[in-house]
Amino acid sequence: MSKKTTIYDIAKKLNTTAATVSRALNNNPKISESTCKLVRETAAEMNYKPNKLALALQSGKSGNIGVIVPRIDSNFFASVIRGIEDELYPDYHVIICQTHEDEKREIENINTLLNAQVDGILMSVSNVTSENDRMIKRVVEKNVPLIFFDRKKNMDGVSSVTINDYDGAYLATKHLINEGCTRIAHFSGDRSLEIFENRFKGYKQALLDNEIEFNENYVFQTKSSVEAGRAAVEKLLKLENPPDAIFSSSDFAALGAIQELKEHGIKIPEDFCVFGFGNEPFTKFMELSISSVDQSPMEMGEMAAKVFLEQLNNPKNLKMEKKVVLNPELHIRKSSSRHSL
Amino acid sequence: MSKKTTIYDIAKKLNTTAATVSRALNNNPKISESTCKLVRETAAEMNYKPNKLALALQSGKSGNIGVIVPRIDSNFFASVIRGIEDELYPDYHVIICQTHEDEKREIENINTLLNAQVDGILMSVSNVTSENDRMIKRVVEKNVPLIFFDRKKNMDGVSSVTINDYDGAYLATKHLINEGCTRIAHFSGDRSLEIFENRFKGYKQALLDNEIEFNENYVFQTKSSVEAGRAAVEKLLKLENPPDAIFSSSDFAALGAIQELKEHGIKIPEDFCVFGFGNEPFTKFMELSISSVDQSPMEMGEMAAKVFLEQLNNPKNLKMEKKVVLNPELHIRKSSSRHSL
DNA sequence: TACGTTTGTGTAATCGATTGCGCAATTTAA
DNA sequence: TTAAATTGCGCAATCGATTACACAAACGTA
Repeated sequence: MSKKTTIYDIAKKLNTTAATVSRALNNNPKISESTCKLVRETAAEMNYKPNKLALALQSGKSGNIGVIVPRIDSNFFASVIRGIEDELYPDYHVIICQTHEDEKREIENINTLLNAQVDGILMSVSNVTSENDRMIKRVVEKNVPLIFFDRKKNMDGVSSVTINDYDGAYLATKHLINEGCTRIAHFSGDRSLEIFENRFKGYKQALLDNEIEFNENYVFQTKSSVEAGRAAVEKLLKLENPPDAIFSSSDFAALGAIQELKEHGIKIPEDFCVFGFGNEPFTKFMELSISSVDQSPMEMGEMAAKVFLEQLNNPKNLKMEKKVVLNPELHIRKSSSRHSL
Repeated sequence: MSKKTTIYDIAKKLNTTAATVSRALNNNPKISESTCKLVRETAAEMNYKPNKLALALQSGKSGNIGVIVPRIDSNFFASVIRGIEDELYPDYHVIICQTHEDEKREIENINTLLNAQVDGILMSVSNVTSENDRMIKRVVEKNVPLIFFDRKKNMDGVSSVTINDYDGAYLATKHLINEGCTRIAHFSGDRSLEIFENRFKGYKQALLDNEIEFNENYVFQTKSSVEAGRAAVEKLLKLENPPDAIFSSSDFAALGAIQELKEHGIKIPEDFCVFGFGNEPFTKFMELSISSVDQSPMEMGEMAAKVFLEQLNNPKNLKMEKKVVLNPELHIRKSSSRHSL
């Protein structure tokens, strides 16, 4: 069992001091070339690896950044994290925390990450309670770089990377209109979160811009699940004047909708068009592939990481606030293609 | 900007020393109750949080564990990681590393994690080169707990958590036989990796046990992709005596196979049955849902984490080697159900 | 009164690195 | 030959915690 080599071990072997070894290894110009070389060789021989913990304690930089997401086993967040990791490797390590959409857990996570002395926090917000707000503000006060991605919060001095949910929704709705749909329903998700509110607004505006009346009965705040989609469709079909299309803020709800519509014998896309959001892998795998708005998660992760790096190089007294908005991309598939593909 | 409070700050305020503060906070019985209480109150007032880096350096335990996976944006690995994180929270933090199936990156990752002084490494092996083997052995020599999950390697003193790939394959193949299939092909993946070799063996044995001749021409080492599945089917259909079923080691290849078969006008499951492996979310979403072997990724992650914890409590001189094998579970769906569901 | 215990705190070393300051030895300039 | 400047390296503090050891005060006991 090989004990770890430290600079002291090297110093002892060379009859010198740790200071010299440290300087030699760091290419300090005050050290003669001969000693420098000797130290480096001995270090290699003894298989010396610097102890990052010691370095971290000394410098105050841990080399870790924390990423807080609702959960990791969703294609979207996993891809974002991949983007972050790819961008930061090998300078920073990514520490993952999941909130499971639980406000307490979100607070705990922030706390633990701060204690662990992370050099920055990248998070997708789950909760909008004031307690969480306070906690998040503490991060900013401590001058720990904080960046929101996807689910952001409007907060002074905090940068964010999001996609243009409004545009995505607008374009998707517009597409449905172009396909000849006139009674377009919307599954909106929890609109207290900005992203869902923005999608709703984009949807609504697209209707208005095309002289289609907005109908409140067509809007449901569904959860992002197959079951929620099915349940909402059931209600929609009972309306006096049922819709002929759905723009869903969730691919899962869109899938549920399609399943339910089929069971009612409704033909897609001939009689009914469906558009999802998120571009989950399954949407393109279905025989009846589902149209969806892509959120470029990898790119989002990369951008978030880049913004973090920028923020690091920023003078501390200077508050930097950068809002990056990525363009969504429509993936038009069978579920909404009445014409040709 | 609130500077961080240290035990020295607390000591100064109370006109005592850091040692006393430290002891008081750690409930050391040698400290009088009055001082203890006073210290705790002051600590709370000053919003003291212990610096984990200092603790880590002192104790030699970082409180981080490294997880190395081929990639994180796959449902399987993301779910495993979720299991790990859930099990270890909040005692340990998970640091993610991706190899992208690249051997150099795998070596780098191990190195970085060791330098970062992680308290353990949980990995799913990508590569079988001797260079990687050597690196992995170094981890064991350093007495850093190492646990393989899913893709393991046979190595002395290393524990592992896997599923019984052999059984999974055997049962899936058996099921196809029960459905009346007699010419069963196999997409095997890279058989230099244990998991794929074991699946192949299970497949083969099931054939033999049921008096079906094993046909080498029916076996393809496909990649785990839709395209690979399609390509393999194309070749299979050109055979003199084409198969009437496929057991695929990859859900993605199975999906590709189904797509290709359909384009050839072959009816599933009537004329041809397909069984996948991995139980990716999309398999159950398809209209023609795909039968698949579930690998219980969450459970696998949890188990791996548990084994890690056990290993920690193990006396260092005692080599512990635990091999946990989870039972796979068949999810039988339309793609292989000729009878009823 | 004197001595041994117990109790509660302080001193200082330690974990493994970095770095300002000081001091020899050497080189350069006068 | 002597003073000044440069070069190369060692000493010791620092980052923020823990902990073995020492030691004084308070106590009990003979």
